[in-house]
Amino acid sequence: MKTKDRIVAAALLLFNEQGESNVTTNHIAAHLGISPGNLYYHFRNKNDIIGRIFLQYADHLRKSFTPVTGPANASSSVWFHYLDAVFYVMWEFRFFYANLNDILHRDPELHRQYLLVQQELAENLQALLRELNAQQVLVIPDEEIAPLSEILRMVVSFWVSYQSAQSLTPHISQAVLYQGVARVLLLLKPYFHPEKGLELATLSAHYQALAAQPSDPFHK
Amino acid sequence: MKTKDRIVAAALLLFNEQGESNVTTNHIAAHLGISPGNLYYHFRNKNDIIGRIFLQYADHLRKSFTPVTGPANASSSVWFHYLDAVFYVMWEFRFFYANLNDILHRDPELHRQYLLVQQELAENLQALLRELNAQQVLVIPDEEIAPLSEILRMVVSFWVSYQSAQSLTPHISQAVLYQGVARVLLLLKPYFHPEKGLELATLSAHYQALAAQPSDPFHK
DNA sequence: GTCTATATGTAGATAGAC
DNA sequence: GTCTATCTACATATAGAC
Repeated sequence: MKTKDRIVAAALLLFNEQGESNVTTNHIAAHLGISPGNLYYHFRNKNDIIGRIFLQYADHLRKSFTPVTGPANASSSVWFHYLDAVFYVMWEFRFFYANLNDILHRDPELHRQYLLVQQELAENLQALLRELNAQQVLVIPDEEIAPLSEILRMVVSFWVSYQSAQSLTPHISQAVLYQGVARVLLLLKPYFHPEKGLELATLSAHYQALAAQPSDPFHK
Repeated sequence: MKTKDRIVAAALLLFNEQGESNVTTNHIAAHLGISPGNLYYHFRNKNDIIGRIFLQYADHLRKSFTPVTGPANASSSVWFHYLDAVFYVMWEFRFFYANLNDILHRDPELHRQYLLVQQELAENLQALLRELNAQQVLVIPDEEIAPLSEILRMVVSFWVSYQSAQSLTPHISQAVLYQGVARVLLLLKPYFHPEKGLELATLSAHYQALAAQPSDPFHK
């Protein structure tokens, strides 16, 4: 593995474990057993490293939330796919969500990219909701699609921050993120087609069980 | 006005206008035309100043969200009271919401107070929802009262942050905060008693109009 | 109570040798 | 590519005079 990639991987690890603002470029270098000067040979600055991580983040969002049309969406497995992807992105990039505004406002170029990705995501999410409406899985009034999709994105984007504010220790467990996933389902609950109550119950039970579980220290 | 109070007032003003992290103790002193040393005569440190502002915040929350029982809640004016209070707290202390985790995690004592206030607020909000249930204004399943109240608090607490992330300029307008109030109503919409549709429509129209309005530069 | 001057601490970043 | 040494910049906080 190239030094450059090792730096990105170490940065992501340390940022997630200790919080982005508590991890300096010196810490990253020390963790890898290289010098600060070497780190600055590979990256212009700390934002440059974060920018690399952001590309992974954007990539994941694009791959996981590209909407698929057709009856596939009527199946329950599609829900697991999307909700697991929500969990994954919250977990894998929790440092980013925990510090979103700091990170964005100190780097206008990154902020621009973020807004583009969010715009795409908003469109994909609305398309998905419309598709689920068409499949009679959900029943959402047309004019509520946009604001509802915005609230869903908002809850996912700030669930990590919210949970961090709720606890004296900054540590974020997988369980509290699954709680966030369960809340997303709760937000959609009033809009589920009456005949899909059983499916919703199954989904809810699944994520609520994960939310109740003590955090797995051997997560990948 | 005592110097100590002038410092608190200036700090709140500058924090809200420029963001807490962009305003140093030196800036506050300069704004008042006093020396940094003088500021530190009145306050032990910056957190100490923020702690004073927090007392105003907590006071407002306690006064505005103490639940009233009885048929008063069936009236539509009670909605305006609570929703206006939501707007006021978001606006008046927007610097705090914009930087919540930074501020809390750098001052454990403040964080403890925050959690106490939030706990109270959560209880008051749940009592209020139960009361509105009893008055047949809302129809919320018992087991959803707690999670719904949590989502409402979460959306209010992070609406400022969310809006800040959505814009390249950190400036927060009154209109976007009224949008947040409108979203709170949207979250409650599925739970409104079918016969209260007209009342909901009136409320929504009111806050959506304020949300659409260009920001008033002469706000009090 | 208020001032001037200065100390402390630290993160981010660079220069130049190897 | 990597190292050591160092610099800059700045916010927080303090000392001691008035």
